[in-house]
Amino acid sequence: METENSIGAAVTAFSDQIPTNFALSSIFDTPFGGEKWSLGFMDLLGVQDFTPSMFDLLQQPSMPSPPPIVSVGEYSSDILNLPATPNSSSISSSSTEAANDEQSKAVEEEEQEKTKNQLKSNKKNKKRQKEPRFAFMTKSEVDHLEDGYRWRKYGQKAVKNSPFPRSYYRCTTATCGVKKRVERSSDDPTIVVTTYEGQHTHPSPVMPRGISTGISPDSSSYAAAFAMAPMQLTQPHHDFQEQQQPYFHNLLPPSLNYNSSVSLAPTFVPERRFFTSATSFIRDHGLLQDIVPSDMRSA
DNA sequence: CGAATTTGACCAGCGC
DNA sequence: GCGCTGGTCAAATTCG
Repeated sequence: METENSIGAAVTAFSDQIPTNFALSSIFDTPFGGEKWSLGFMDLLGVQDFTPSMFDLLQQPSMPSPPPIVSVGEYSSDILNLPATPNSSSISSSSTEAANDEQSKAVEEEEQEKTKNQLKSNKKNKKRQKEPRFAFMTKSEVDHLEDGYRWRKYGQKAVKNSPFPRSYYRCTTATCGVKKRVERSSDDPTIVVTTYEGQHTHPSPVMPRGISTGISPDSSSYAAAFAMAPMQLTQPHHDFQEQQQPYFHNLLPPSLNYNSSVSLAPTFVPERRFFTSATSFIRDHGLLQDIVPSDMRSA
């Protein structure tokens, strides 16, 4: 079945053929509800050159998700929830209350006579709204990658057709409703799929310099860079709808390179593009040096 | 002892 | 309406 475990299939498809080390964030126009989602790959063992053959690979019809990008808008990783059963292409709604939930929760806490009935009614009255999501895959042995923000785990669930559970995290900052889900690909256990949901309403408590405090330039550090992508993606002043760009011209989400005229060269250094154009505060503080080992920067 | 995690229960949404 | 699944809650437990 085509839709079963598409993430895993995608991982397999990529990991089997992708050269050596890579960093990639791509926009797909998914066949599942027509939603856009962003898919990022990182090989944490070291980022090296990135060849055009990679792009040819992406365009192959065998890809689980048709690569042609139509437009860039809301990012969703709902694809991650695709059911395994055939004929059931829909997925559970993204239970994203985020900020609203946070506020209602505060109100609830003031009402110390919170009962189950109250909870029920509150939940029923909640309007489920889809938050922008950003999903990426990371090749890492560590499930929960350090990304510069502090997270509190609030749940873990077994995932259907996967031996690996899915963990749910919420940003520990009181006013911030950002959530993320972390799970391993069932097809490739070395791949960690992280889905960010919502946008931080605060600067990173660890970044920009903190990432270098005791954190070695390993998967954790790289995750930090990717983790910031969704925050920028959701900045309201970016009108993604007007930024329809050719798919492979847009390896990074538009907000990450929207003002850069990057064209595909025979080879380029993806991590350089990513870190320099994606996160201005990183660039401004020279965090690249903290994140990317010198040997990799010169790759 | 406070913070973070674990884990079973509960709820919502969806397909049949 | 029922069952399944994903997502969340919150008490219990563990950790620092």
